[in-house]
Amino acid sequence: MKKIATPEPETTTRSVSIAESLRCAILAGEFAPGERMIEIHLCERLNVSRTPIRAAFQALAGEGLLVHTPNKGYYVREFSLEDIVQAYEIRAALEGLAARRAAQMGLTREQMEAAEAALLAGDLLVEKESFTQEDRSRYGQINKTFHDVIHNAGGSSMIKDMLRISEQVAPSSHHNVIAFEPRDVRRRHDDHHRIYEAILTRDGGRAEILMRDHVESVKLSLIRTLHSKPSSN
Amino acid sequence: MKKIATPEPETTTRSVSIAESLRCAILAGEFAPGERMIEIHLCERLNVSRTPIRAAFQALAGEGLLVHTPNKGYYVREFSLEDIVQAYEIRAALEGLAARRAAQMGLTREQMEAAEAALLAGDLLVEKESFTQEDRSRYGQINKTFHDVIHNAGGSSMIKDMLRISEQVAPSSHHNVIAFEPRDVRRRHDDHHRIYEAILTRDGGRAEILMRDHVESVKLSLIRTLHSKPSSN
DNA sequence: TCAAAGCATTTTGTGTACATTTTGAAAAAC
DNA sequence: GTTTTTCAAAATGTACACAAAATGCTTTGA
Repeated sequence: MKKIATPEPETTTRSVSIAESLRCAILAGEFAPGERMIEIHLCERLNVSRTPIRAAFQALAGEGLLVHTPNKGYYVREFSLEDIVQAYEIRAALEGLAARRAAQMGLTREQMEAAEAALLAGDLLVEKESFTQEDRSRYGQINKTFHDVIHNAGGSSMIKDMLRISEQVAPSSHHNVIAFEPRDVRRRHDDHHRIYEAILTRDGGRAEILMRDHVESVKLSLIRTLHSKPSSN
Repeated sequence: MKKIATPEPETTTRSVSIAESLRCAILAGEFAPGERMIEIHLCERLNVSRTPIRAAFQALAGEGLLVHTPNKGYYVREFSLEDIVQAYEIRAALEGLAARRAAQMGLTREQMEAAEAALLAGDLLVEKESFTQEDRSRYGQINKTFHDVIHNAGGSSMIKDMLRISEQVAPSSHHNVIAFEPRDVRRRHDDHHRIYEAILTRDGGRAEILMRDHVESVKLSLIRTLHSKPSSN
């Protein structure tokens, strides 16, 4: 066996790649919540038989993006406002757990570098008076990097799996109206600094509390936004 | 056809019922962790074609009981000790969340009755000097009832889904050596009383803390047991 | 006009054949 | 004797055909 330079054989199947693109399409909103996913339609669009389509549907149902009813088929999962609020509560609990574990176990050199780079990039972005759409998506990236470092440091694969599911709830919904005002973003970025500090000082309890409140605050601002303009549905 | 008495059409498919029995079989330990699940073997055993078997495998993979590797097949998921410990931590976080929500939202009449029946049944059981195997399984039932009431009162379907997954980790593992000594059971049962009290008085914070510690204590006793006799694999 | 029944269409569920990949062991090379 | 290569058997991936169920529309009846 030579295969030294290729840790991954890169062998994938149609089912897997179809599942990937369908996931992206659903998260991008190309299918409406509650919409029925009809196998044959996708067969024609993707030029494959029903078999890999079904496999992809089943995989996505396992991730919670589709729901299956026997003899009726697969539907894009609908999330109620209540579902989204609860997803944030779950995230708060799980991310808090991951932060505590990250503090207890410590970060590797690479993880520290990645987190600090994300913090620095955020510092620069946050100084701006107002945000363009690009700034917002850039902040989303920075935010994701920071949280990912903590998940990898403190999260088991199980925590990461569950976080992935609960993170998919909000984006896949049309209720997704997160506050991106400079004031909110600055506050959340400041949270990141404090959380990182708590992790560096190995203060697991503080890291957990800060992270929980950090995620809960997004939930609260979501609720506030919806109360002020409930007709945005 | 009148079908007045059947609110559910009861229409299921082979895939679904195969998934159910496979789930039970895996949880009962009829398949070894890490074992490869070969489609054709089950086809012969169950007298169906590969198609519904594959569907069942994919469903169970979504639940986390099997893992899939493209072009290689499905394997019974192996849980390391670390996984089990983390599953308890996740459960602690999620059950704590459910308890807090149950306290905040309150219980229905039926939920109160079910919880109080479970508490009373536990009171009677706990008085015994020593436990038979039957007592233990009975306590397991009582325990499940109590927790289920709280999940239903405070948990969204998402919390319940995630709890179901994290609850499957320990039973499906051969590391499952939970302490069932009378002393441990009495303490855990006393926890239930306090948790219920906190929920009745609508003290969400206290309910959460108590529930978290309640679940964490099982984790700790697991760790303690394994340290005292680490050769049990 | 409206409701119910019947029927054709559509869609999902299952079986099966074939293609592709993996696997494991025998054979060959060193 | 050990390692590598080769190759057949086995297992998974995919396509397709048919069966069973659901859906929607037309027709029928009051």
